Amino acid sequence: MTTTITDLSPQAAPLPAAPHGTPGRKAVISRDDIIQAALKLVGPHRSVSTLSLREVAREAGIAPNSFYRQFRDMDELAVALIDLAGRSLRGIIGEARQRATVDRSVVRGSVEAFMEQLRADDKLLHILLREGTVGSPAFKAAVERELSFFEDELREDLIRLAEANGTGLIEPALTAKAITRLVFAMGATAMDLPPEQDAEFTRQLEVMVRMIVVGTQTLSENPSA
Amino acid sequence: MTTTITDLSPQAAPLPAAPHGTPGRKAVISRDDIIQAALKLVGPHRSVSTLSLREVAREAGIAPNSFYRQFRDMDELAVALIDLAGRSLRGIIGEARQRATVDRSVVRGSVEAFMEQLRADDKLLHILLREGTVGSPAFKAAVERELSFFEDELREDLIRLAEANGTGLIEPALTAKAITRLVFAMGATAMDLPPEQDAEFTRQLEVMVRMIVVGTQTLSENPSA
DNA sequence: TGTACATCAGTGAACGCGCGTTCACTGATGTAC
DNA sequence: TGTACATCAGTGAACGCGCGTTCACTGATGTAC
Repeated sequence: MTTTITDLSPQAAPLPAAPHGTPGRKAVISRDDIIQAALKLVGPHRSVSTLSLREVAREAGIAPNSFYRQFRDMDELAVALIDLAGRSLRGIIGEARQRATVDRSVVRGSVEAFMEQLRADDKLLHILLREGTVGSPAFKAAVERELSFFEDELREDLIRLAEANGTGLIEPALTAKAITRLVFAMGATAMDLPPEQDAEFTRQLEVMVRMIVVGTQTLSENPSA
Repeated sequence: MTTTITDLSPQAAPLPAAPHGTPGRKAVISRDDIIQAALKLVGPHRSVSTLSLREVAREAGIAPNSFYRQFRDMDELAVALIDLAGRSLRGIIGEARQRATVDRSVVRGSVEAFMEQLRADDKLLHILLREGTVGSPAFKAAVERELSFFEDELREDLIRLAEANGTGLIEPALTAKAITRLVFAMGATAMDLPPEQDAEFTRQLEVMVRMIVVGTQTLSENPSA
């Protein structure tokens, strides 16, 4: 029925599909049109919180006030972007995790998947990495929510891993949180890194995560300094 | 000679000290006047990168264009703020470290000093914690520079600690970096925390840091998974 | 100590700009007959 | 199938605002005599 392009901005209209070129009037505006326009503007050197409503509207090819038909304000758009980013990245890391279970190490697999995505210049990932500390309360809360999803999944993994290997594990939730926060903080700085340092950076990040994992194992056997 | 109030905004002028109240003209404007004004505006919910030149000038009680006599632009002011923040916090942590050497644990001492400062609502600390991921290149570079100072000092401490205790230590620089980044990332989220969760948060942060320290020790003895 | 004068720190007014938001509109979409 | 009509998604114009930056000024500071 509809021509089914659902993800990209120049969207086919339901029935008459921009009929005989009435200029100055967009046939149908979807939330996704606006989200895609915002994503085009965001990048390693441009954060969501600096986007203006008019700028996004311009990029989407719509009148500034048409924005209001889809979102209450820029804050609502920002939250939508963060939710989207979180869902996307969780999917990617989830796959990496499953690959890792049959393959080598969960740590290595996940860190590599994370870095691959970072290298791929994924706009959604950029958003999650950088926007956590600025912006409105709603904004920060949305990022916190996504991070805690990661932590939950990672915690389950750590528990499973510990049981499988017969190793100990103190405070799995805390361990998961430490790893998540460290990886995201490091990832944020990695965005500005020249590409030739990527390999070394990945190695460093892996060692860091391993320190935490090994630390929690050791502490579970011998809770001293 | 001069009346020596050097840190606060309503500054005594060198000789005639705002003579007979000429209104509308400030006797002398110093860089510090402007820095102090900016600090008044910054807080847990207001980041440096959202300050406007006119806003800072208003707070400092000067004409907007007088700003230019002291700073080229807001970017230069932001970098000055970050340098100041870094110097201040390093001083505080440095003291905590020395206390800790004679006292108990370096980890505990430093984490506690950090959290004390955070609780004290130190504007300078807020800046360092949150501004690292947004703002201009010069801005980010300034934060990176301050963080790397911390890492250097911490690395020296870790080496000294390992020698004193006879414990191992792989990649001290990496260990220091992991701790620094984790603590700062966690600290950024702690600013928005209700005060009654401070104690629990401090405990968690301490455990996290200890995981890393213990992890690097264990890995130095047995570099496996 | 007084006086004339150069310097330049601080100023008020004005500029053009992009912003968020509002308003009444218009014309395409879909429905009732 | 064709026509009349209600709905409402998208619009262009306009608003008032705060912004960064410029300009020519003025009057206090400090110096030379």
